[in-house]
Amino acid sequence: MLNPETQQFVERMGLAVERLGLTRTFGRLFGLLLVADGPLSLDEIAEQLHVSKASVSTNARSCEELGLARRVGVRGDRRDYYEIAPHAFEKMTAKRVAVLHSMAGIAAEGLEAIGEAPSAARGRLTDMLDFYLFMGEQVEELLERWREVKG
Amino acid sequence: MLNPETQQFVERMGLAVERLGLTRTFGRLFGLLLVADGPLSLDEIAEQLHVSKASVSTNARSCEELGLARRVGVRGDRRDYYEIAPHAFEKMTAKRVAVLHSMAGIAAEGLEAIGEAPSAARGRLTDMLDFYLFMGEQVEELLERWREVKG
DNA sequence: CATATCGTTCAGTATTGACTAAACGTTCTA
DNA sequence: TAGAACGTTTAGTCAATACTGAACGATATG
Repeated sequence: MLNPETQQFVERMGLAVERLGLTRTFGRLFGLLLVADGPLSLDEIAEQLHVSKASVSTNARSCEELGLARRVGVRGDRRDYYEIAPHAFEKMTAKRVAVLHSMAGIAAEGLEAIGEAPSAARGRLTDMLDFYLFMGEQVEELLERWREVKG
Repeated sequence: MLNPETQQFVERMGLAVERLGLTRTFGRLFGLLLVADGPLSLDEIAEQLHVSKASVSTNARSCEELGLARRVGVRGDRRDYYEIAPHAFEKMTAKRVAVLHSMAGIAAEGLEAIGEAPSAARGRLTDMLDFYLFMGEQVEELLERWREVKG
């Protein structure tokens, strides 16, 4: 059983992750794993979050696929346990970097679409391309710097 | 009338922006303004996107409130015209930086919630705090560097 | 003053998508 | 071998919400 403050933390994670485009339950699950004493089974998670085991199963697996959590085994227990994966936060923001790259790609396609004649639209799209190329590169460098310090 | 490639660009923007948590129509509107020859009226936008003027009105205004577009006047015309605002992309990513800061705040609250005793949870939350503090600061610096170069 | 034109608002609709409960296949166990 | 314990899958439900059409207020126009 979690204390009220910790439950509030889980809830805040739910809202924050929801704002990133994922679901609230997904965020709560991630938050719960963050503050858990050890790996949690699906049933334990379902009980803590008051959601069905089916939902936990789905969310936990997609959490695993995103590299945010991982399945661990417990001796003499055939249940699945989940815990936060190493470098989970880096993985999380790596997904955002992918968005930056895709935006640059879209800008490039836009430039091809509008033709080569100088125009206001061309100016805006080149701005867009430059910006997202810059950001994509630089944020990746930030992640590398982080790994050097903490990895 | 837009050529098919440009329409596809608009559609891609719709999907990309949708993945950022906003709506597809919002993204299409933003994309349309990007490739437009000049400012567009609500009716022109509605016609191009095949959506109701009511929807355009709402989306255009929220686009304006986010600083991505702005209303402009045309002489001898009492309609509202919209165009991409200066530094729209920076504004767009500034919103994402705010998320980084809020994540750091949530981590800090989580650390208070779980108590001071050393634990795996404490280790994870301090990682989270450090990471998002680092990222928040650094990405803001990136934006400043961008402004210096391009602003 | 009557009419037309705009942008906005709001009730209603439709769609999307996450969650639930139940059934299922698989693997242990007594 | 029957039954229990798991995780997964799926049909169905439900809530959230973006969009539409119509009505409205405000402003211009003749």
